[in-house]
Amino acid sequence: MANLHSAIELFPTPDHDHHSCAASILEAAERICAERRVRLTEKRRQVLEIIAKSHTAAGAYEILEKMAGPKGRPAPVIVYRALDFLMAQGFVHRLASLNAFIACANPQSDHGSQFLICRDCRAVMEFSNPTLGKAIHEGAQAASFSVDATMVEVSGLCAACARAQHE
Amino acid sequence: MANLHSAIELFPTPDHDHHSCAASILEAAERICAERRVRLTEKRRQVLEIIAKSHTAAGAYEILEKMAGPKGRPAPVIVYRALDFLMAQGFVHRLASLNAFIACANPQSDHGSQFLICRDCRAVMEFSNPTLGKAIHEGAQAASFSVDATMVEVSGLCAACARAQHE
DNA sequence: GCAACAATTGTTATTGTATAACATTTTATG
DNA sequence: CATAAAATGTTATACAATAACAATTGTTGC
Repeated sequence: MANLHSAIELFPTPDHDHHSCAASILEAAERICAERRVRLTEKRRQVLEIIAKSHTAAGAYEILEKMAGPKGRPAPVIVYRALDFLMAQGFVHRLASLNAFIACANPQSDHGSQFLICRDCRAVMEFSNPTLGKAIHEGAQAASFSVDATMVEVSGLCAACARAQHE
Repeated sequence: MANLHSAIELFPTPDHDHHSCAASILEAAERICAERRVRLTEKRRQVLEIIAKSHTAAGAYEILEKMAGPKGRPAPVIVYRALDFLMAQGFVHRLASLNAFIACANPQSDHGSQFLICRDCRAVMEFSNPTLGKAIHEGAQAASFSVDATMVEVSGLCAACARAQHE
């Protein structure tokens, strides 16, 4: 998760080392699950790994395809149950505007979900702007509305794709 | 659309006169369509009316049910095409987190979509907080991200439902 | 009016997203 | 090791959205 000032450096570029971030995500998940005494079972681990390794948001059926073994792919409910667990633990976020899922870059801290989503390359940057969070909570409070969850999804063009379009 | 300071008054209460807001929404839509020289055809009008009369966000198939005549309900594509038109004209917003649709309270002004959604009664309040919009744009700019559309959907409990739960 | 074209609607089929209900297996606990 | 809880397997279905093409309706210029 990036704060806004370093955002420009942190938007995932096509060539960054995604394998190592996937590894650290899995490691962190294992540690946190041990702490919380919940089980990161094989299926759950498998789903998290697929999502973490993906450069872009992954749809549930895309994940299913990648889970396919010699006997074909598992039933959809398998992946949805794993996703439910992973989301409950904060390891994965759901992007409502894409019906897709991405690994959380910072699963420790409980935070609102705020995303920049490139419509071209589908890269996703999670960010956390305190001003934004505060504005939402103030707005809710003014309406006597008690907030459970906030969804902020901004779609547009990432810098790399914008450059590519101008060529 | 409410600004934040008057939000508390404007969150739709269970007993407000929704019929009259539906009427004024339809009237406005007719006027705007005439101005723009686009056609508010029977199907489109019908879909808008159903959405406008609904106290809560309406799913596409819920709308279909309400469109059903003696010959059964129309094909899904009918309602989706009407929704495409109504969204293009700014009369209806889509709530990504619910896969549902609500009438826009202020179709004139072009604005980002910001919603408070009660998880209990499914009432929806559209609001517009300039601070929030600004924070999003600043964040995007810091990431050299050019924004097409922003979605802010806050789910929680509205004041009425919160009161009801404490009883 | 009417030919030509554009916009809208109708029809059928299909793809994608997600959950329900219930059976079976695996894991934790006394 | 018996039992309960958690997780997975299986089958079926509901809900969401679009594709492809045909038929109809509306608009425009002649």
